[in-house]
Amino acid sequence: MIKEAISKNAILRLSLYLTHLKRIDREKRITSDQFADQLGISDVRIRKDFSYLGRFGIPRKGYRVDKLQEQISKALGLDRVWSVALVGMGTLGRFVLNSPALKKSVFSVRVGFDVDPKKTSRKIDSVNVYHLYEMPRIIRKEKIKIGIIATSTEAAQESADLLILSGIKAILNLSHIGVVVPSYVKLQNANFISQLEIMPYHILNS
Amino acid sequence: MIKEAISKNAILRLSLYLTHLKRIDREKRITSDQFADQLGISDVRIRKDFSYLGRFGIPRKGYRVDKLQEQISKALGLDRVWSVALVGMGTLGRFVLNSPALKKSVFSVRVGFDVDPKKTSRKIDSVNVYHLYEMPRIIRKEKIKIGIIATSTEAAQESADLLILSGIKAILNLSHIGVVVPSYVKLQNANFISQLEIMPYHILNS
DNA sequence: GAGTGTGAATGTATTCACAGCA
DNA sequence: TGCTGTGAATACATTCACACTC
Repeated sequence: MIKEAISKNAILRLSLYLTHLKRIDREKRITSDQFADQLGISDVRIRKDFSYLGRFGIPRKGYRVDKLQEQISKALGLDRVWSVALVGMGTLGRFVLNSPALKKSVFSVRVGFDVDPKKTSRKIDSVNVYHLYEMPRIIRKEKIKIGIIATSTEAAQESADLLILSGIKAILNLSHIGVVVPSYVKLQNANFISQLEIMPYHILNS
Repeated sequence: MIKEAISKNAILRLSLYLTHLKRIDREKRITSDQFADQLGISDVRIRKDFSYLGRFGIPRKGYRVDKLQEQISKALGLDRVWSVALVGMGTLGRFVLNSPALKKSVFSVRVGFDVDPKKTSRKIDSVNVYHLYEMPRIIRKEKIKIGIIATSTEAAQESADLLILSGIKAILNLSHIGVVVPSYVKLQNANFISQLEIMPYHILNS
């Protein structure tokens, strides 16, 4: 079982699989064909994605759900808790903080940051909130590796720069602007309007 | 100037370019190299993306910002207003509705849907909200082509099915679950937790 | 000469076709 | 025999190298 690098896109799909698997009885088995139907993805692609994790499918029977969950979690590093720093405690930040799906996830918002003195040096929704300039000190102390930017577009790049200065390794940018980061930092732009903006093209050219 | 199909990934980048261009003086010119620096993307890729839209760069001078905006908007169909249907008027739906970036965009939430009788048959944040079962009638009447799912995970698939039944062509799914749609419908999953879930892998394998 | 624009080469992801196993 | 697992083939995306133009 030689360890092959997992295809970049496969990572995202594996996390989707994991979410879906959690909604299936752990005791069950599932074939790649059934799984494909449930997710609207081709069965070959699913088998290939699973094969990155090893061989544990059984011909004519399929895969054990519990085994899949375990292997995917392990491969993606989702078998532990990850501390997260949240920058921007306005509407968006509060929304993220209180999102039920986040609370159920392996990600735990350990600390928040804002520039507004009214929001700093106190707890918001049970999270300690500090001023931006305290970021390097606190993030290093807490050894946090993941940051979420939930600021206005104006503050997004500065927040990213500070996060990177603080030793953050991955940034989820929810603001409606592209931020620039050095190549050793993983950046994911997740603004929903960008995703909306590709729709008209597909509608007009389908 | 033969019309070549725009590369799939290029669509998303073009929308990013457009957002960025709106923050630059319309009167200015910009070279692919400057643009590349500002966005953290290679200059060749940018020129190639622009070339899908025609040839309007000037050697030694670069591209006119206003011309770029115009051409990209036109190519992506973002030179007009698009009506959108919003399903789910809970915290997430309200957040989407009141997002400043959405209000500034070409997308206009024309109508909302929910199952909760307390939320239906009235206006919420100046949008008329109806019960789910009225969806086909209203969406067809309003000729809406784009739907946003902002429901709980439980209601997501049913919402998608109803949207499709109503003749919707593109769905932005903000719920934390994959929904399945026929191939003639463009689906975009935009849940931020899925995007967070790929981070640990990149951190552990960098 | 400093930029654009693009065919060719490379790299990456997906699908095909089928060998192998329970 | 119905499923998994995977090398080979194909499709798609990015980068390279350079011709071209202002």
